[in-house]
Amino acid sequence: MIDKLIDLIADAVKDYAGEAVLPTFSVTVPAGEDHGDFSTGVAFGLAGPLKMAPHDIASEVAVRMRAHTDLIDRIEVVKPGYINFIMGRAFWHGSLRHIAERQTDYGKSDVGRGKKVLIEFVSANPTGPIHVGHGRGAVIGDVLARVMAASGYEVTREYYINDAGNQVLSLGYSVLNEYYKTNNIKPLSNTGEYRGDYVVSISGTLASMIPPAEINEQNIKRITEFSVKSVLGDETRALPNSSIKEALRSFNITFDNWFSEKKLYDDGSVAGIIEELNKRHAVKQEEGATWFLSTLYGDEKDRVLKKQAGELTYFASDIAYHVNKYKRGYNGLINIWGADHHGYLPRIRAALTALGYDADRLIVLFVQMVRLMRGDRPVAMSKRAGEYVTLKELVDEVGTDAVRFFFLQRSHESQLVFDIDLAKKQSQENPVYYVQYAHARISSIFGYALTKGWNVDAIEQRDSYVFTSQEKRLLAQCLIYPEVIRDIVAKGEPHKLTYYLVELVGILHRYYTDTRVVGDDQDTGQRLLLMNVVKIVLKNALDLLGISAPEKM
RNA sequence: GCGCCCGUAGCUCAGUGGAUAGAGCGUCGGACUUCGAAUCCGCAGGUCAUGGGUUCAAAUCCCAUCGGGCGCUCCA
Repeated sequence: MIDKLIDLIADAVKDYAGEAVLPTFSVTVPAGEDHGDFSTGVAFGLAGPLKMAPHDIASEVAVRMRAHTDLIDRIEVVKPGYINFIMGRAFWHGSLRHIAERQTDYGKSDVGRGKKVLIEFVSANPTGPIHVGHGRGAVIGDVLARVMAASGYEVTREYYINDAGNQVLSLGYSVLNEYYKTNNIKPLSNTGEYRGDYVVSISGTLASMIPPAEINEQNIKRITEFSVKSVLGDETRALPNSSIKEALRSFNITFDNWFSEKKLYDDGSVAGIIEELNKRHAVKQEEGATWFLSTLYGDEKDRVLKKQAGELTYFASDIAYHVNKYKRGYNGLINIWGADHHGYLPRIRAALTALGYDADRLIVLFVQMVRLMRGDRPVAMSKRAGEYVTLKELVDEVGTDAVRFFFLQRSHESQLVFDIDLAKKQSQENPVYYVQYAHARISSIFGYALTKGWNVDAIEQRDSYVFTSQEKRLLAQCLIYPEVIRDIVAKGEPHKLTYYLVELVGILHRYYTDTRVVGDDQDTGQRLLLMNVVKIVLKNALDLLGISAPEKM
């Protein structure tokens, strides 16, 4: 319905100034009540090209709209150059009908037009349980995936497993040494760098997988593989409750694809990439190592692909991984990375460009750090020392819905302080309950209404009903929901959805305290229909956030 | 030193060219014999880090400075 208003404005602008100067503009719900039901600032965008005062332009546009306005009661041009709209009854009733008819589809669109998009996120090294910082990236990637899927994109969610190289090998040694220690065997010189309960758990189940006689350094590869599987959750005996997959599952996050780095070595992809770069004269040999000339493509310095010692770098396999993504035919690639990987992007872009791929199709969202506190005490985070708060622990303490909501209230590019004590204390008053309560409350109203003979599904909408200003405000907020979704997709900022919900729910709760919904009058039915529409929006939005919409709480 | 992000209410954070700068938590004070008080209403709290500039209009854009975080590995 808002689209109609936008079209009307656009037509008037074209009529007045021509299509060429039509700026991108939006329609907003203004803060004050005396600024109309909806408002637009198109005139500001036209002021530059037309070299006129915004207010004069707004007047001209408004005049051209007054001709065809069966949906609009009044148009006002105000102060610096706003055009405010006071909508008519037909508009409100049409809107109500529109949302009610679309139901679970309300807010969905096809702006993606079936474009294939790959979202890679979390991708934490399988060397230990995932922690709180990963959780933040996980929710951001997950919600972005949900929102884009609802907007007509064909989304694949992928987790890249770094199961090759020194890090996982070090895990293997850590487990082996733990095994030696508990069985009083003389330890090796390579003790591995990971400590923690999970290392003990894995070593405890090692003998059930590998015959004790074969548990030694000669079989470090097998031990490593077993350890990685345990950490990931593919081998459930060792860490049934704290594996990466279990932590993500309990955090309501799923993946379509778990992509193995090791596979890229095994099938020759990594070697092939170096060969291909070599063919394109983007490689040099120096000091016994093989370098990619990334400075030719805008990076600060050249990067090593193959070390002096002969082993390939993580960078080399990462190029292969990204090339693999392109080859799988995705139009859009989105990576959610920790902000500490910021300096890594130029070299990946350089490599993709050198290999003839369009690096602009790769978008990276950098998620800033999470600093953990317990009250005023910072919590030390050291994965290697086994000293950290895992995502699973946090979710068990605070709850999936609350943690997800909390992470989604912050912009991904702001660092945030997560006070565990506060989060636990707040779990009673967490904003997420504010939102969920609204949903439960409407359900409860419906239950009560039913005892009074009002069945929401059987009520007929009466177009003669005149909405109160609060009711119009409520409807207006429901009507901008699709705009919010569109905005999130365009800017990659899923946190806007929680803010939207808090605002919507605030209007609802205020309305509820001021207005008796289920009364003795015939208008009861019309109010119930409005509640139904709010409930639809709440449900749809909470679904996109991966947060439950309870009927009771 | 260079690059990226940040600096907004006591705390945690929204707002990133436009109408009186917002929310949650925290303080204090009010509202349930009637649809859910996990709610609502009110009070208090701001030189939007600082200084300059651009603009009809700046928390928002540009420059400088100060402060904080991260990165600048033949680590991943």
